[in-house]
Amino acid sequence: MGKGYGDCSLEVTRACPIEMTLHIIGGKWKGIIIDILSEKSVRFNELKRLIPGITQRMLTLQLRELETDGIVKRKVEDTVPPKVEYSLTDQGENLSRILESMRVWGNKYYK
Amino acid sequence: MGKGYGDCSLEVTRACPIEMTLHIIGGKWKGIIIDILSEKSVRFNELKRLIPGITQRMLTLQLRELETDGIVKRKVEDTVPPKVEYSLTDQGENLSRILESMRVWGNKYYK
DNA sequence: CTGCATCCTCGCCGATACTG
DNA sequence: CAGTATCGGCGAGGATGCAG
Repeated sequence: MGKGYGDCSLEVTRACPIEMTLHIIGGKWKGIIIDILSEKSVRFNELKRLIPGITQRMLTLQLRELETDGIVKRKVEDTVPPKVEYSLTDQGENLSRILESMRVWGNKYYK
Repeated sequence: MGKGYGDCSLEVTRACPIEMTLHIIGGKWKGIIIDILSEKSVRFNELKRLIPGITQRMLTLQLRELETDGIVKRKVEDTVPPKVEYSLTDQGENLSRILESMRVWGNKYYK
């Protein structure tokens, strides 16, 4: 008895944890976002500065998805100007270790 | 002195091993393909049978990409009818361990 | 500073038919 | 059995502008 893909029947993508995990970190900018947040909490604009090339729109969208998936926490200080700090949840921390192993693999892969 | 995303300058996607690894396993069917091949070598049609919903076109394309990226080996027996066996390279085997950790994480995540 | 609303492009992927 | 060829939809993501 293996992992039973035959049992996934119809919706393979939904049914299998691997596909689900891939979907969660699969967004174009999610890898780098999680990786940065694994080091420290970061504010929105600082995050934008740390990720050259990302647009405000995409940063917002990807953060919202990560928040919905329970990977990222959002802490709002209701001041003027507003101040929003993003950080990883516990699940996000665990996920970041997988990304770390991907970095190790990628570095070896690239010789 | 962290991991230095600030040093990625222009093309973040190309420069960072995490993004590269994500790109390699990011195809819609690559996760399940690698996962199946981590158990045993499989022929083309058997693979197609094991992945409900995939088309011949996509199976071919994804296998070609995985082959190009050095994840999958292709062994052709030049007989009639033809017989093609797919298996993982050593790099593919290492990569499959990361997928395994993603399965573990995904299962916990889903409770 | 931190967002949301629109519009538009581009390439991944699906459906289908054909081949050695 | 193991592919290739062609057509087309659809959605992720980019550019830009406005708002609290």
